[in-house]
Amino acid sequence: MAYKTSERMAERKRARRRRFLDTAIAVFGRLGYHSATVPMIVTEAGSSTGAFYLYFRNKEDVYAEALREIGARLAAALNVAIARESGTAAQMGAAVEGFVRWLAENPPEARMLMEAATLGGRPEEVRRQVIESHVRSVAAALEVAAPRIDAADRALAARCWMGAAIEAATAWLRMDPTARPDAARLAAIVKRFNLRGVGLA
Amino acid sequence: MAYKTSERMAERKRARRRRFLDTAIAVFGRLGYHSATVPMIVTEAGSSTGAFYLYFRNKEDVYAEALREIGARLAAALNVAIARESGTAAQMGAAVEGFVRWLAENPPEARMLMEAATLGGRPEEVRRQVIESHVRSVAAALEVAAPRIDAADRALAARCWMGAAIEAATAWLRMDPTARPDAARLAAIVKRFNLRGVGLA
Amino acid sequence: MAYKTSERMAERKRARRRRFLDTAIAVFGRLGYHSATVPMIVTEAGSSTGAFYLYFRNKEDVYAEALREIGARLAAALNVAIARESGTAAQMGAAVEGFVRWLAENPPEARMLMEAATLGGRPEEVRRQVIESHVRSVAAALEVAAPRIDAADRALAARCWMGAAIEAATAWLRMDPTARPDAARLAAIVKRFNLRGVGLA
Amino acid sequence: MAYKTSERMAERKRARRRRFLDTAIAVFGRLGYHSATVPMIVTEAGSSTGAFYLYFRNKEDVYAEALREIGARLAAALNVAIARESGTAAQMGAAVEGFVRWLAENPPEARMLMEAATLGGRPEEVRRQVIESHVRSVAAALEVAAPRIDAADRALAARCWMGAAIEAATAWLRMDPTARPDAARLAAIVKRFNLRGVGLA
DNA sequence: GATGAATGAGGCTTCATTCAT
DNA sequence: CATGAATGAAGCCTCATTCAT
Repeated sequence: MAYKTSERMAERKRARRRRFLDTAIAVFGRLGYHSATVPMIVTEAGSSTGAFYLYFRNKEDVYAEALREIGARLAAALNVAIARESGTAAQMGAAVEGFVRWLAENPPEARMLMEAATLGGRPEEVRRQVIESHVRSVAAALEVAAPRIDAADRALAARCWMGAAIEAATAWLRMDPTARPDAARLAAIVKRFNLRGVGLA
Repeated sequence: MAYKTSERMAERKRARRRRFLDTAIAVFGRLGYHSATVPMIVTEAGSSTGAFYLYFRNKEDVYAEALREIGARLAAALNVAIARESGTAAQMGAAVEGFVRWLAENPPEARMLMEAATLGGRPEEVRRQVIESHVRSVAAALEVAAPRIDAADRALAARCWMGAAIEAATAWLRMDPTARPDAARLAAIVKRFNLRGVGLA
Repeated sequence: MAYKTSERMAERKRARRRRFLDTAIAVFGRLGYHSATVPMIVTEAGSSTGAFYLYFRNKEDVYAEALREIGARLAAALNVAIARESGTAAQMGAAVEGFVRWLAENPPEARMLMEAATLGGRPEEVRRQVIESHVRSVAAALEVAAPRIDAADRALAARCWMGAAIEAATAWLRMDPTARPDAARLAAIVKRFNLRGVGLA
Repeated sequence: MAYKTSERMAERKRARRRRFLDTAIAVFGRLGYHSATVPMIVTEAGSSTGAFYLYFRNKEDVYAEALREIGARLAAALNVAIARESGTAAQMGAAVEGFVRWLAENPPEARMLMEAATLGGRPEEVRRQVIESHVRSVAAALEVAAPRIDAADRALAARCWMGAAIEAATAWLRMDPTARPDAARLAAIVKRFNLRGVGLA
């Protein structure tokens, strides 16, 4: 019985934490790190300040955790997209497209990914990890596709790849929804730019 | 005599304002918009709170004005770089290189250019103007180099171009200065990526 | 148990708010709206800045709320005084006397009632409501006592009635306490002036 | 020549001072003491901060001087009105009417007269003087009209008289201009109230 | 005499975090 | 475990007044 009880409690804890994280993404993604307040997240999550500090050390901490969660979701989405293709070039293409489409469909997440670049502290740290994990994928793929390039150069080329995708997606999100190209077109443009950029198209 | 006096005063006012702007770039570029405080800028500029508000409406306003100044300096630097070359492709190459080197040599400016993307209000507005002015140059060049591409597509491709440069430069600035490639190498990598990206190399 | 707890809390909140209001009346009544500061009220109430803004939107808001409280206390005092008499004229007399004595015995309240007339915003609005509620009582009584007078005229006559009382009480409060007539005498003078003013004595 | 020059200068000084005073009445009367700023008055007067402090010790000082000026203008207006009548009662009636009409026609002045009651310092002092000078006229008239009343009582009755007029006029000024009685009616109501109040009608 | 740029003290307000209930 | 009232440090900004030109 005690076992079942604590199992249920653990379950609840996870659910509650996840609820906080979802709300945090929504609020931070809507207002940005500094304009968002802990009370806002707490209220929108239907919980209490006390409970919040039971799950997170502080505001910076939720932000970082939310970012980590974003990284996980993004990775999952990309893995699905990549798995559908075979061959390095095709997979790289699927990766860009998947990345851009995911950003286009998840504006709050996209905003946090952009904002965290200059937030300092753990958020910036986590952003670097998330970005770098993708940069590594790209760099690894580049190693196969263009083995002559120096490793350091590959890392920077991979950065270009990420930067192109994030900036284009962000700009697209800021455009008038009735007047912009659709998400598929956006993805196609970025895909071509990036594949050509690394010499694959 | 009154003429000379007011001429001198106008001169001083311009100098003072410029001093505020320089200091603001340094402080915002070092600490970011939110961690930087007006008193910090005032002290570092060797002036007073009152004087500050004589030249700027508020904190957001200096940030926006500093950003505009950054845009002007960047444009000046790029014009010089471009003027040395002839032919669209060569000029576009010079533009990327110039852009990246300028960012690499001006870390505070680079940081502000990145940060302002998610600041909202006038800062974000000014950033958009600055970026878009360069986007337009690139898009215009693309019109010559690759006339078949659709105008809307060109604008997004130009965004990729900017994003690649800013993200790569930012990442490079965060790297250990003793272990990273030099600025020239960085510029070369981004140049190749971008020119290839638009089908020019 | 949860019931008892929240009941106690609600009780405390009410007490705390009331404490702020009492202190605010004391401080505003002593120094006036502009010289009084929020820290002063907070300190004198034995609380903290944060708590203050938990109960009131801002400085103007406490002032307005304090004024509303004053209106309620004044109304209560007058109702008691009026209830002791019967007949319109006797009740009107009791109302003036009660009003003037209450002002004489509550200098901070009297000052706020005078000051709020030119404060603008919500304070002025609340003052108008408070004054007008008494003006209405007087006007209603006048309707019985002097039915021939036009309604609009009655409202202005009631204003004269209030103005006479407030100015006389304020002037009396400013006089040297050892050399002025006592409060009862003051009340009698104003009572005679006002009753005669409306043709009842 | 020197004589003429300094005479002209003295003339100019007087004109300039008067201009400051007029503007001060306009600005203070529109915004109130605390919302009005010295720069506002200076700008609206078409002069400079430095000049301002050449004519007045500080902000409080202009306010007090402006109030003194208001007192003088009011006295002049009342003297004209009174001089047209003969007999104590008729003159007292003319005085109330003249007072109320003057307030109705000079809203900024009316507001300052009300506001200064709780401003403290020299402004409050000057207001007392202005009011008391009229109170004395009324009290003196009362001495003739109702000699049995005690002097102290007369002073307070005179205060009622002033208070009734100021509050009624202020309330009238706050009313919707298209829906309120005209100024003559207002004056008639207050006149009757006050004359009856002191037993003269 | 006149100008207006410069000063800086001090007020209001927000919000991350703690802790008694 | 959960709650949410309370804390108080710290930042932005205004404006009366001075003084170099």
